[in-house]
This record gives sequence, C-alpha cells and structure tokens, in this order.
Amino acid sequence: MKRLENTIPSCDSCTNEKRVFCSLSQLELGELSLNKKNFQYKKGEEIFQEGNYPHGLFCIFDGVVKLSKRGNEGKDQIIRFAKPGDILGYRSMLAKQMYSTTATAMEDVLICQIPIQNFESLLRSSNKLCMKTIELLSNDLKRSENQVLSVSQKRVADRLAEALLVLKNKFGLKKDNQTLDVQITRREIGEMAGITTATTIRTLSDFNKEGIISLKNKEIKLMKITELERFASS
Amino acid sequence: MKRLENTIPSCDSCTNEKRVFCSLSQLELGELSLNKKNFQYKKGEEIFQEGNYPHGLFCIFDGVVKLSKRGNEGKDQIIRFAKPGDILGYRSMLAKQMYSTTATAMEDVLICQIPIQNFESLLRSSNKLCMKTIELLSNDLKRSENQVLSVSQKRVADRLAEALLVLKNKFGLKKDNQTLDVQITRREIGEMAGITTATTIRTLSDFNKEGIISLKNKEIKLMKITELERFASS
DNA sequence: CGTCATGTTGAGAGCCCTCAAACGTCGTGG
DNA sequence: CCACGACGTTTGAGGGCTCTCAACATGACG
Repeated sequence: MKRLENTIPSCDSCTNEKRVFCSLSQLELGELSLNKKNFQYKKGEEIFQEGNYPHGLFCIFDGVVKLSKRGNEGKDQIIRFAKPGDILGYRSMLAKQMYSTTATAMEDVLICQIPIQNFESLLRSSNKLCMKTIELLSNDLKRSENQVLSVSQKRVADRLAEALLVLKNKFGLKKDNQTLDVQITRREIGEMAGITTATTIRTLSDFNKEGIISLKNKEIKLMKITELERFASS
Repeated sequence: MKRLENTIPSCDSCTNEKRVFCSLSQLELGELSLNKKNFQYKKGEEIFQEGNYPHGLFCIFDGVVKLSKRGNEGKDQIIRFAKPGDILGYRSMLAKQMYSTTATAMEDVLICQIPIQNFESLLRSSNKLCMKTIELLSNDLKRSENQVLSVSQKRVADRLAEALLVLKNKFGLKKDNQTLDVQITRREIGEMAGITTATTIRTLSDFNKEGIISLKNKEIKLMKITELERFASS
C-alpha cells in the first residue's frame, strides 16, 4: 500500500461513473473531497480486514477488488466484487461496526479514502444520496439472499455456471465477445460459489468437454451462454 | 385473509415497538396512517408472494411471519422472520421490483398495509427515517452475508445449532427460561438452515441424546446453550 | 533455473440426501 | 364415539455428490 499525492483528481472532477455520487452537486462533491486521501494497492494486498474498524469510506478509482469472508477452517467465501466507481465499507461505517468482510486488490488498485464525517454529513443533508444508498443496499441484499438459496439448494455445476455469468455481467467480455475480461484464479471462482478448488477445476473441465466453455491458458471463453443460463436457473 | 375495519389503531397511537417508525413525529405517524388498511391472516396463509408486485408496505401488529424463497425443486429456504413491529416488503417496494420472497403467517396475524406513497413521501422528508431504513437494510445484509458463509462452509449440526440460537434470539424463551417460545415445524427449522427434514430430525435427535437439547412433544428445550454456541461458532 | 503458486487429475471416504415405511397427533365428519 | 385422512415426526437403508488428500504438471517470477 502506498500513499499517493495528487495522483487522483478531486471528486468534483472525477471522471468515474460515480454510481453513488452522481446525484450530488459540484459543491457537494467538493465537500466530499475534503481531506480525501489516495492510495495505491498492489495485486493481492488487503485494503481492509474483517474485524477492523473503519476509518473512512473507500471509492475505487481504478482496479478490481474482491470482498470476502473467512470461514473457520481458513476457507474464504467471496461475497462480491467492486470495480471503478464502486464504494466500499459504507455499510460497516454507517452501522459503526467492524468490517464484516475483507477487501483485497485483485489487480493493482487506485483508491480514494473519504473521511467518515464527509459522507455522514452529506448523507444527512442530501436526500438523494440517502435514496441512492438505500438502493445500493437493497440490491446487495437481494443478491445476497439469492446466493443463500443458491448455495443451499443448487448443485456444484449450477452454481459454477452462475458464477461464470456473474463474472460476465460484472466484468464483461473481451473484444471477441466471448472471453471473460477478468483475471481470476480457479480458487477464487470456487470461492464465489462455495466450491473447493479441485471440484471447481473438475467441473470447468466438464463444461469444457461439453463445449459450453473453452479453456485456454487461464482465459475462459463462454461458448454457449444460453446453456450456462439453463444450468444457472435450474 | 380478512379485511378488518378499525380493529387496529392508527399509527400515531400504535403501541407496538415501531422499530422503524419510532423516530417519526405524531404528525408524521398520522400521515403514515392515511388510508392504511388492516388485515387478518390465518396460520399458513400467504401475505404476499415472490414474483408479485407490491402495493404497499406491511407492518405487523400481531403474530409471526416467515419470509422464504422457493427453490427450483419446490424446496423453500427461510430468509428471516418478522414479528410485531417489523415491517415487510419495503425493499421490493423501494426498488419498484417484484417481491423476492414470500411472506407466510406462522400464526394468526394482524397486519397493517400502508400505501406506497405515504412511506415514500415520508422517506423523502424525514432524514431520520432514511437513516433508520439504511440501518435496517445494513443489518439484514450483514445477516444474509453471514448466512451465505454458513450454508456454504459449515456442516449440518453447526448450522442447526445456529438456527436454534436464531430462534432463541428472535422469539425468546418461555417462563422456564429454556423452552423456545415459538411454534415451528421440523421442516421449517430445516428450511432455516438449508437441511432436509429427515436430516434435521436426525440431528435434533443427536443433540437430544447428547443432552444439549431436550425434546418433548413439539417443544424444544435448550439445555446447554454454551454447547450450542460452540457448535454454531465452529 | 530454482522456487512457489496455481492448475490438473485420481482414488477414496464420508456427509448428507433420497426414498420409503411406520407411527403419532389432530381435527373432521359420520 | 370412532373412523378416517392429513400432516408432522421418526427411523432405516442405500446411494451419490462433493470433499479430502495426494501426486504431478504447468506457469510465473526472481
């Protein structure tokens, strides 16, 4: 982790999608930016850890982050991913609780840390920001509840297909319109779906043999997306 | 389901805990109450169904409700419970989405239906209500993410112990300070933890033999809570 | 070119599910 | 009052999905 100076612009001139902050005025964005710090994390570094207390809100400027929870046998469960424009840690911050997940950089990441007070005071004054936050939480909740159902009832192949589609929706495809545009290990794919690495690889290999996907190096090509969707919805 | 007239008082004189609405003024509570409808549901009746669109917000006046999702093989997963003072369906309502869960009365239930507009306009004008809603969603999200980890990594006995403790925390104990104060079937306990009914019964029976719980009729006595907690946290 | 993480595959075991049968309880109706 | 059915509970037998453990291959990187 490296503290950066002036590498990242102030929030009011930030060119990111700003999913959460798009409803704010330039003035408010400037306020948000006060005392903002910028950091760079290298691939694999942890941005925050489950069990620690938050010091501020993180907003990703560049790179991909995974949020995961560690089980009692050291096995991780990936809860969700975050990419540029997404904010991290607001749930724990608002509830004044410890982080309930660990955030890890999956690639080199540029990230802004915004002081708690800035966000809280804006939240109090901007109804739009409130509604946006409620919307974010609602969506996360819905996805999480679906994941409970998934892990609880579906078999490995179905969950794996689901995970591949999540990756497609979150990170998109490369120019060939087939290859997943994300660097991710087999272990991590397994951790998305709650599958061991060995079984993940085995099942990917099955998909490969069936022509549903195509494996080359570490790239995953989705050959028959409708087939994957059939698995995922079964 | 039976439409009731004037059986339940207006929100401004409601004696329930009003978890969500406790921050509102009498005036606002009166506003909330406008055109409020009251219903009675008998045990087993569905209050709303996954896939339907919400017409309003429900607030439980009396009785216990389970929120569940149906898997593709007709097996249900219980997402959470709601008791007097809790509100239902606000997430779907705010997101203008279909219900993602089905709400079923576990006992006879008295419930208020509050029009969408009342809640939305209050949400826009009351920052406190916003913050309260954010808090509710945050807590639900945290619990749901923990459940993902649980179902994904823990074994049946551990999850069952967890479920029993959830029941204890949500519904409390009877006068003897040991017996769970809730009417619930073995199937439903299984649906909380993602376990089949047969295995749920088998594992309860194991707990019984080990003296951790005590089964009489349909009542469940928690004899060694610390032991249950040990299971749940392992 | 050694080292370490990641990927791959096989063999075996075990947890939990599925299926099935029997029993108890409760409410209903004859 | 009892017969009956519906529903929930209980228990057994068997099987399969997925994990565990292990060995080896491959690739990344200093």
